[in-house]
Amino acid sequence: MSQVAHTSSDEMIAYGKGKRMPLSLYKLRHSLAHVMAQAVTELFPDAKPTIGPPVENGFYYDFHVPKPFTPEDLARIEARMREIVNKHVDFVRREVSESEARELFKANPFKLELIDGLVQGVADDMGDKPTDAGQATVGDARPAASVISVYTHDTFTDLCRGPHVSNTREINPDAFKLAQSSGAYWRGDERRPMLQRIYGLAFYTPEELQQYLHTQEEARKRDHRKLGAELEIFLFDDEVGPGLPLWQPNGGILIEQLEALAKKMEEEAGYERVKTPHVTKEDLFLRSGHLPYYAESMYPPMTLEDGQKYYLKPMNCPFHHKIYAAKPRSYRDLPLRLAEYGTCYRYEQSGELFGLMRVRSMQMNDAHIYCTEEQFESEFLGVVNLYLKYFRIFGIEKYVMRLSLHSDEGLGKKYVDNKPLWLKTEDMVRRAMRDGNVPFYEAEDEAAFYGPKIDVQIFSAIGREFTLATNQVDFAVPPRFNLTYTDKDGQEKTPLCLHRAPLGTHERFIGFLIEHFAGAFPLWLAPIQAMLIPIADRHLDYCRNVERQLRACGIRARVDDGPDRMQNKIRKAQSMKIPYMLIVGDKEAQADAVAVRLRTGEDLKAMPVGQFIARARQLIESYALTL
RNA sequence: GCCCACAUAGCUCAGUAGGUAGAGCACACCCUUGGUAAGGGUGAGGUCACCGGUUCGAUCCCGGUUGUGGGCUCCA
Repeated sequence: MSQVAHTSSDEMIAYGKGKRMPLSLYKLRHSLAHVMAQAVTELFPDAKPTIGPPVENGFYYDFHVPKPFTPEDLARIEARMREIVNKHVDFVRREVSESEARELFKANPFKLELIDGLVQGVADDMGDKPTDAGQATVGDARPAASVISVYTHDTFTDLCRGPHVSNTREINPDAFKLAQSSGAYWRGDERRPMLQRIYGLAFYTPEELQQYLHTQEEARKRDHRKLGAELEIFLFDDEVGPGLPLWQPNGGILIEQLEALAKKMEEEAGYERVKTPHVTKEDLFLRSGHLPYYAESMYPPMTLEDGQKYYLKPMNCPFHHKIYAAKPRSYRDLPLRLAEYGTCYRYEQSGELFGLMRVRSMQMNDAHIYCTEEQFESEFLGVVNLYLKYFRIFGIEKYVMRLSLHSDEGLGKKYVDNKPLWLKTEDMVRRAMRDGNVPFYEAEDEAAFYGPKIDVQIFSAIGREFTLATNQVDFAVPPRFNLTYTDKDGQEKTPLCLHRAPLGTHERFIGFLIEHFAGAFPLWLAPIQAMLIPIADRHLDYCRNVERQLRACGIRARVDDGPDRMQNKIRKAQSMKIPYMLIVGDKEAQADAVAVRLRTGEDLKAMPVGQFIARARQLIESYALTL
């Protein structure tokens, strides 16, 4: 079949979960995956290819091999791939019968399983390939009588839906690179065999590849794990345990500032603050339903002498429900909004821990709103608007709101088994978001066990996706706690509950903020806001005097009284990303002034101390992003 | 939890065909008192992650443990 080169009229093709890339790039990457499979099977005759789709920035292929690949193996494979590409071989598509396909791949049980899938008309799951018609596969259910096709290039034939480049001359041999190998479960199922996945990077041109590598390097510089250590914000200690961060004084300031902000915003929005314990009896989580649905994410229980089991809390909701239930509630009490920066513990799998972004102890910007069904929409939108207010303060522009829905397969397993209520509440959320004109997309099988939610998705510096904040509907748990209110008509009714955490957890939110600001926090958040730098030691007393004045006005100031020269003190303050460096010499000391240097390098020259204080306070109080 | 890699001074990293280690920065002290991103000198600091094994001898080779990183699975 004659094929297209990289045309400008490139259509976009879907891959992965709702992602898209140009068709020509897709073909390029997909073809490289086949070339890699050829190279691997030549060099490692025992290797059985399984699936190998294009992905963001490149491609991968999973192999069943007796021994994992070493970095040296990757180098050999990459070299062999380059030879194959340079042979300028054609990619040829052929349709085959089921029996011929089975004969071709009889030595490869993985391919045979894929053929089974094709024959049964189940999604073949070869990794998000286009259908024969060339459109995107979004989900499941392909027609039963699927065509089975194979692609051959050079000496290698693979079961594949295509499409591919027509000839490897369309691939620039210097625009790809094997990145890493790792383990991956067959079909993503941890009960099935572990395969070895090789990731490759692939672009149209070597320049794009270099650009990508350069961007990655830059991203690593703002990685919160690196900056968090350099800026002395948090640390992990082997004797404390994995996923249990220790906040240094600078981190403590960030936390206190965020809590102060939350408190202010929540007071304005009609929340009341509560406090609840970190441990609780098993009974509470049995009632809430966490134990069946959530047990594997909880730390194992502590058993007391009387046999009573206590758990560390993974969530705050059941405690808040108890506070709701403490007395009879009237419709006049609703909506009732209970807020708490609660500390929760989740036993995340060890391999999942990731700096501050995924930890085992976390402080959550939690609140539960109990309301009637009529109040639901305005309460839900109120929360969404609170998010947006926060995001404006932080200058967060790159985020996506995701409506996370249940999946039918998960009902009774991951999700409370009540489909009509799922559909109803999902629709309530959808309507609220549309009425509020808030853009969002929908994702199946991402809900909480008790209801649908709106998640705010962000990306870490190195590109990993996380839920930063969440706003969840809970239709399942209030009845379990027998939560009720007396309505106007005197009837007892069950309230709806909204769980919300606009600032997520301190851990993830601060991890995100570190990367978002590359460590250069806005003034109101900066752990040290102003560093006083004397030009000579004789200015130290004056510095200390100014420091006292600034602190008295609520400005976090310090004096650098170390042995360095002024230049080096500036350099150190700069590398700690301290917003203001206040340089003081004879002139300033005499004029009751400070010479203000910004961390941007801008020099504001000398100004009276009072003027500096006024400026800083105004910027702090307005949560300004400028200095 | 699974696969692989890595673990040397507070940090960034050298190093040894197996003979108990080194630099820069940071830190301490001395000289210098300097006007907007590194002044000079001296010094202290390491059970080479931990536990075993091989060896006359292990930081180095082997096994295990712990931790971290990249993925897989999973979530704020």
